[in-house]
Amino acid sequence: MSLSSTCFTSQHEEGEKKCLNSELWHACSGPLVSLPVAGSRVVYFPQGHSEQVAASTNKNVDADIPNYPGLPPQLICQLHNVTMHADAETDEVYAQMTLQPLNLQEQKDVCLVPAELGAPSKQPTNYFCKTLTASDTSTHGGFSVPRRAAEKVFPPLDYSKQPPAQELIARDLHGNEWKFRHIFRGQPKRHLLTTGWSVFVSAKRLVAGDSVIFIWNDNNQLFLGIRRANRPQTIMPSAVLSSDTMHIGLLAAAAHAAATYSRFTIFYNPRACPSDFVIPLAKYVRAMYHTQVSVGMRFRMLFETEESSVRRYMGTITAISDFDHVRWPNSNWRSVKVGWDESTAGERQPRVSLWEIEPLTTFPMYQSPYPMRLKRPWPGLPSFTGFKNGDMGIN
Amino acid sequence: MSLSSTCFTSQHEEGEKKCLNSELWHACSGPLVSLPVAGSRVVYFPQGHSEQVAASTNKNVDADIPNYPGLPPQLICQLHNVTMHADAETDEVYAQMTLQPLNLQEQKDVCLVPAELGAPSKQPTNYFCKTLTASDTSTHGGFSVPRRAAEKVFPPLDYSKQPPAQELIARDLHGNEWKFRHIFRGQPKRHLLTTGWSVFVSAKRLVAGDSVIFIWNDNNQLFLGIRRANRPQTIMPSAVLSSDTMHIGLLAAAAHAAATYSRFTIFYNPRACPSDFVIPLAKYVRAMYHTQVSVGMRFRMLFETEESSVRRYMGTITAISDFDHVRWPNSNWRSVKVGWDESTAGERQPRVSLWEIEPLTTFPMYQSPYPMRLKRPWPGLPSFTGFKNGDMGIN
DNA sequence: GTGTCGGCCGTCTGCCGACAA
DNA sequence: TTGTCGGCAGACGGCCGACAC
Repeated sequence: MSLSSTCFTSQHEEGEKKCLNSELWHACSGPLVSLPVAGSRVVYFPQGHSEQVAASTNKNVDADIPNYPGLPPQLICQLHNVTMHADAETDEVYAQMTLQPLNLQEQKDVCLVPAELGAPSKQPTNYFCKTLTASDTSTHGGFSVPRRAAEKVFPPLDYSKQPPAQELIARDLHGNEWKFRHIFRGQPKRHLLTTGWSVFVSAKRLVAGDSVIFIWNDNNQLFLGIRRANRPQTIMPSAVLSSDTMHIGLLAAAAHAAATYSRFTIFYNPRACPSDFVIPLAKYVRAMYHTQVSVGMRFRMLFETEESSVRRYMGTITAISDFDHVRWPNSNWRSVKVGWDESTAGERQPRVSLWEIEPLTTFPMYQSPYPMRLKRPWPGLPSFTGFKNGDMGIN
Repeated sequence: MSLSSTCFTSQHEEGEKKCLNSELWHACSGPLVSLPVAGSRVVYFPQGHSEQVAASTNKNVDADIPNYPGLPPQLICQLHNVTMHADAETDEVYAQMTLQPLNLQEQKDVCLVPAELGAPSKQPTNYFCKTLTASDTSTHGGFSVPRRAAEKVFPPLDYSKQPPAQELIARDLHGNEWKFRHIFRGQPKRHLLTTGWSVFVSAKRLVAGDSVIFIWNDNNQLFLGIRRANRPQTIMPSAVLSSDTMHIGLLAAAAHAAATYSRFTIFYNPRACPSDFVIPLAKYVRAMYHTQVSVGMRFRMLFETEESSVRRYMGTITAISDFDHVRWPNSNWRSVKVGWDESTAGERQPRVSLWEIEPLTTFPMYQSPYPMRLKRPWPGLPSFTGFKNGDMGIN
């Protein structure tokens, strides 16, 4: 089952029905985001969820937030439902997930479940992403389409006409139609979107630095998405709940669900979030129990570029320790302290989680008699003797 | 100490400093809203807070929300801090309050504390509120100022000039300046705001049906606020937390604060909120223990009119019972079921709280041997023998 | 190959009194 | 008294190629 080909029905909170294009959602989310598959088992990290709330409210976690001693740093959950959404006002993409913590018996049965690594995020093939210039967003003119992009994703123009032009119709995440006049003119010749463009810019409140994405899918449909630049303080604090109360809320909701093995609902905001906090169980198990890491080991990690593609950065593991040993002792969230080869002044986080990195096993490894943290039994799971290399079908 | 004359410093979440005009805040909040005074004692109703969250997220409380058995339906709190705020995007007014539940000893001492009824909301005297017409918001023209309003709140024009005109400078809730050309012209003559008006309309995204408020204060300063019409679904669900999680959050935050007698922070949104959920302790005590009500009794209650003034509606008490006897047994929140004389099809709520109404004691009362609910001791408070009519300085 | 500009035309903004509700 | 309209003048939107980086 692949999410990418599915058309989701979203009920969200008001009961409206919306058919959201999955390719477009993923294009807006970025190349590194992949959603776990509904029906699979995942690991949920309240600590990471807390980071998302902190990022969304521009507020660090205070010392006032109570601990939830009964709440483990990670919950193994059944993922019942995943739906993709986009904020009606801002087009911000997010996903809603319904999770249910496994009870003790189900946790024991985990070792019998076949691997569920989740389909990798299917990035669309025929698409382009352009960061808007001052001229693109000015009222004075239209949108200058990069030549290769226009030739790749737009329907071919009839070059026998002078000038060659056509009408493009593209749908956004909400299914709204946007019409543009696509023309090839000027000296030297270039592709431009003229009529209709400024309506789109003002409706979406785009400014120079934001990006637009055009997708030509396999059904010969044109889609259109936006990705706003990381403007500081774009998301203001809600006037509904204090950020402290929100933190308490997510912790209490998770603790309640964990205690009663009942369902709870979370929102995952890939653009606001520093790291995924709901990851496939198989990915977690592979990283934690089938990967040998130690201090001094070198690794690679994927990052998104400004042009919405990926590149790898190299680094070295400098320590393995709790990120927050007061609130979240023995948590595997961001337990790996790293140094980066290219020191672009703190641009990349100094702490990562084990499942985010690729250790370079081609290099001779340091002596490491034990797989990392095997001494620490998984909370709530009696043992992991059922796991051996290859048992989960992962290599 | 009156809030109305104080200039509050708001730290909110980002540490920005903002000086918010209290008169303007109250004018935007409406004539019925009065904030309790910082330093006084108040009663906080999680049930009412829950209603605000439900109204803000357009979602009713689900059956999934766990009960917090340790959380009483009302908390007597010390109010440490009250600050007025306005949403930077929408100008929506709200207040932030820091509450601290009283410990047992402090609750016993309550009867020794002098009355704190809170200064009544000081509505500005020199102000007007106009609901915008289609012409007012159209790009075709300016703003037509009602004659009496212009003569009352705007500085007088020099009628010797032809036409009489002046420049007005008004500040909004954020302290931003807006300049308008105020001119008296036309046949017949009328007051108009021309140049500058359309910039304001588009910046605030005003539409016909919204209202504007102009205030001329005692320091000869002009202020300007807006009150949006109650458009359905204006507030969309947040993409940060599910409404269930928010509900759990406010309950858990209150329960934690009540258990540890520690401070917690809430946001009060007077426009979103059906009823105040933080009320002065003295007002609560007077209503609960010094007012005799019974089924069949007639009462009056204040409501806001469309023109931002107040009027009284009359009604009859039809029952006294728990609003939600499963989740909030023995709660005084909306415990009075009423019928309204003017049946404008469910416009007014069928349930109110005792402190919201004025029983008509001038009418002969029904036989009622006991003050309402005196049989129910106040949770956490051993007795109320210290209270007698007049002891609190209330009449 | 593409970002920005000057030129130019057409539409819409926005100020006015007329008129009617 | 005030909401809406037609008339009109000027500002700005928006399409074009020139030009430079």
